Amino acid sequence: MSVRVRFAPSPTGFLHVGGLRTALYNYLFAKHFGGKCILRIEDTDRNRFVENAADNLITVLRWAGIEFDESPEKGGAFGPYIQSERLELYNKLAALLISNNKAYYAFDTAEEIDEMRAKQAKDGGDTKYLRNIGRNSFTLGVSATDELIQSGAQYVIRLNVPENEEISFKDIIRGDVTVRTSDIDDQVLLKSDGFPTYHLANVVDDYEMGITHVIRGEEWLPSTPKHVLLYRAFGWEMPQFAHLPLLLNKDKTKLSKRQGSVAVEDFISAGYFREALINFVGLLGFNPSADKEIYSMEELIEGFSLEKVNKGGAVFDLQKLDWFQGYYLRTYSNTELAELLEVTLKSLGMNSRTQEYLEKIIILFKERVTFIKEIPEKASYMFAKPAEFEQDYFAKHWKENTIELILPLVNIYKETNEFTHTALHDLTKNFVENAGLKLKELIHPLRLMITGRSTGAGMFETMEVLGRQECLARIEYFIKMKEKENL
RNA sequence: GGUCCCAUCGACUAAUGGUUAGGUCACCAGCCUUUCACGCUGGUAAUAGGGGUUCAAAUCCCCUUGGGAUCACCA
Repeated sequence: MSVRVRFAPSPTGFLHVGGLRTALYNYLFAKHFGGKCILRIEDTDRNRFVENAADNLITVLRWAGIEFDESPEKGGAFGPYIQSERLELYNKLAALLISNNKAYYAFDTAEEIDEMRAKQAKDGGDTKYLRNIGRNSFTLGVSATDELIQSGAQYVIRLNVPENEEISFKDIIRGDVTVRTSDIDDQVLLKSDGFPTYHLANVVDDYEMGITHVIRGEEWLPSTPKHVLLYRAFGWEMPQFAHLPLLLNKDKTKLSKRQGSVAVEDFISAGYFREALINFVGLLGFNPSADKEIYSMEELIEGFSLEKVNKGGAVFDLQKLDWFQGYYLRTYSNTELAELLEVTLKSLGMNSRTQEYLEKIIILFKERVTFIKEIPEKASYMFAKPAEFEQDYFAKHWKENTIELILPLVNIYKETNEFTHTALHDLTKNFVENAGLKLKELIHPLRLMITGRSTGAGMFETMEVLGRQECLARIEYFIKMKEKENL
């Protein structure tokens, strides 16, 4: 049987990086085995529904390079792929469960249930729904139940969990997991608004959609026995389960918004590249080999195996993500990066330059930044005259006689035919040697006058890109200011 | 608290009974050098603790400790 997996988010907001990892692992697994990866929208909670969230999810996943074989957008033979469009199915199957005595009607109000649980909590025990105390078809009897329903009373359908059994299932990542039914609550399957709960809907859909492997986050592990019970109640064959380790905050709690960005959108707008995010997130849980860190999507697909996925949670550490980001930035072409730089400049309201000039800046800075957005700041002097001069740098490299030493060199710069970095380098080197100086004795003052700061690309490369006119103008300006004691 | 899950350097991971416990990020040092980076070389750093099983344990079993998840008419 060919592999069919699904990513089943609820459209309640932005896509979380943990969700991205789950989607990615489903995708990698499916593609590794030449199977299908399906997107199903689980919108059974009408209170938390967020408009456009589902479209946004698809857009973000597509940005990441994850395409689904079947989805609300694309359709497929097992649709609809939105749970709110499958209500009839859930209702029908819930009714089937009732008729088999695997589920029952319950009429308790929210207040009654709160009270029931509070009472138990006070005695220090479980806080379960008590089947023989609540108002339900067990305590009320068949005819009273029918009457209530006929009269239009609100009801839910609850799973009839068997008394004293052990429920075991095999998890591909964790091995056998066993839970006693006495620890399982009579879970609500169908809510009073006619919508199914997650438990019913996901089991029904996974079965109906022919899902072979349920790959989801570890937070679902404790409720999996309920799902096993449902498969049994329906008499359906179960898919295989694989519960992925959680993504963690620095303090090892489940990754959450409170401790930094977790929305994939935030990483996109921060300027991370898809290759970096996918490579990083992909390796949060396993590594196909012992001594390789850089993986393309294709290589991840090739090397993916659920059996290799770790059991323990993984801390989401931005330092390594940034390293990937810097690495991938350097793999982009200068042309591509220049285009990105132009977009960045525009968004900052800065005047752009010719593509040619931007590419030259990229060449100078691509090994000095992790993000394109750093360039307008780090290379500010490539866009405008330095607004200020670093005082420490000034103090360290500007000596009493610097002006006298450098003036003749400036004259040489004025007269040279070629204003290229190689020519500038040779000219300066000759000059320095004749004067009995060291190259760095003049390079630093030059850097100071022209860029205003202590760090940057190679000085002669920088001068070449800036051009003779601009360099000389900056030098003159600096000297004038110096004479006026304004520096 | 009940139940379940988990445990290799600070972080991500490799080693599925036999390795000087490997790699990457970060950190430190050196090289390169024209500053900052990039790059290169080297270094610090881990099997939570205790019992077993075995000729041999990071690996299998048990206990302890620690951490996490979950206990809704949310997913």
